[in-house]
Amino acid sequence: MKNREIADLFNEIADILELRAENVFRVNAYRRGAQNIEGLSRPIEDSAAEGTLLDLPGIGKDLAAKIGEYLESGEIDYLNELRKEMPQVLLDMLRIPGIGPKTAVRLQAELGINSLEELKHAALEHRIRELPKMKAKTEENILKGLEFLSRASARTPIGVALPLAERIVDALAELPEVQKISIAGSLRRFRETVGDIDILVTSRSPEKVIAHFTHLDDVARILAEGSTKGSIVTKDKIQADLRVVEAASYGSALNYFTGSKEHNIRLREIAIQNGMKLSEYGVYKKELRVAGKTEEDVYRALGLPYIPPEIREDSGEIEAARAGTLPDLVEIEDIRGDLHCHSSYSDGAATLEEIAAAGRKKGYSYILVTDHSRSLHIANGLSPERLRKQLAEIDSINARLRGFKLLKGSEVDILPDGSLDMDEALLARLDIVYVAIHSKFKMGSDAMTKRVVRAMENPYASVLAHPTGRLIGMRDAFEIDMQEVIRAAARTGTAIEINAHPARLDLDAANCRAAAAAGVMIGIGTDTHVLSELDYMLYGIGTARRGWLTKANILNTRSARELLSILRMKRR
DNA sequence: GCCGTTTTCGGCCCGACTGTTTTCAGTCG
Repeated sequence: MKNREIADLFNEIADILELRAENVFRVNAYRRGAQNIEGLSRPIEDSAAEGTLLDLPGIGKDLAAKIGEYLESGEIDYLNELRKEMPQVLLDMLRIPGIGPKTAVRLQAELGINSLEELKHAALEHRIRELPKMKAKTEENILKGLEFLSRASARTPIGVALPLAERIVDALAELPEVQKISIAGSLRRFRETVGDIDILVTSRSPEKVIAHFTHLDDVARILAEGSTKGSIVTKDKIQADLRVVEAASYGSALNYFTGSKEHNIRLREIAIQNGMKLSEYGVYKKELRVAGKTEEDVYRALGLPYIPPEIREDSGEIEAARAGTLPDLVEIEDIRGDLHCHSSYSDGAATLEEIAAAGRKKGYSYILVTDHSRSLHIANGLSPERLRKQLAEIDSINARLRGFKLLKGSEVDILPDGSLDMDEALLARLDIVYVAIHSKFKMGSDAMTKRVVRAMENPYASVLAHPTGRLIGMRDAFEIDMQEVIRAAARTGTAIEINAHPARLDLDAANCRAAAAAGVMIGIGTDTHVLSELDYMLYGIGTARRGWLTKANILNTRSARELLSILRMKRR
């Protein structure tokens, strides 16, 4: 799938055009095209093959031709020409926060800067302040920006950002001046990684709230401190922005600061088409504010139903809202049990008794125990004897429980040839069989796809766990053709997991959408190894919602009885 | 470069903060 590559190239074209001070709308056309291609749930190659590139939003004749050219030859001539006359250092400088195209071009032209190293020296030697409209502060900011660039890990995983954001929200919520407070930005949309943390507050004393924010314990550096906005970098190098608005603007501000940018632009266009104006302060007819207090009011004023944050990506939600076909997204309250949990029999920390107690406490009616199979020695995988012992223990625990049960499962390794690491007689004794790749990640897409498809063809394989093996920010997905895997899942009646661990979120949202469209059932499991991780369900739900999934798409919104009857159909 | 509930041409989202300036350009989100 070449979506990402092509999006990167279009963004590079946009950068170069911007450095050349070309028409900003032309620049934005490339950026919008890039954004839309990156957000596609299927390979752009497929659209090209069908001849439907022009149906994609933001893709016209020119961009479609460039996509075709890249798929054909692996290059875009136009970009090659642009690169020839654009010094690399200009593109490098754009990555420095605070430096945009105008400043980059001036630094290069007027000081002859040819690398970021030279830029650093120019700032240290105070040569930048010699230029008109640049002073000591400019040099300081460039040095700080360079330092940030060298240390910042590009994006923060949601599993790190959300707890940090909640800590900041809790600290601010204690202030008497704070009325309403909410997380906004890509974090509220549950993106798997975020660039920064956005927090929105209503207050009559914005300065006090902002001053408190910029002096929290977590703050390493203050980037901005105005009368409505504050911006800081935390000690773990994550940027956090706070905005303070009045209560009458809370809904429109929350909507605006939640984004996505592309979704917001669409909303503003709709406002204009209806003779109104939308900003973070409200929906206006002439000077009169007609909506703004709640997000629901804002959408209503634009003639739209409420659109949940997780799908605000301009990937069809506006059209669905207009047509009245928005999905009724699954909610955490719909979840009746957890489908992926390790006990102390393999590499988990909790005993079966403790897992059952924790599941009851969460209000679940079941938890599927999925310890590793024998060949995964590193995780203390269960021998057939130990698994039989575990099944007996589950029976005895269940016999004592009312309204809750442990389901019998296993996370069975898919061996390199696609066979399962467990004998049929034992597989048959399990309620639900998870199958997963834990070895030989680098066999290449064709071999890996065949391996996984063969595993799914086993009548006992109920659910494919973490299908791409990725660890966000740590390990890339192994090469596998997910389109083919989804087709095979649909054909064989195998479900696919959303692994809710925030480092995995695998399936990702785009593949969730593709899987649901193919009629594949999805199971959400936390992959719990320590009982507190049962709370990761939240991240799985966020991912499911980003993937437009409803209660009906999800296995564990069902009772244990329904769940088993759905999955058992495959064994007949 | 894209696009059409006013449009196949003429538009294209909106505002805050910073730093350098005495009214604004650049950057960011």
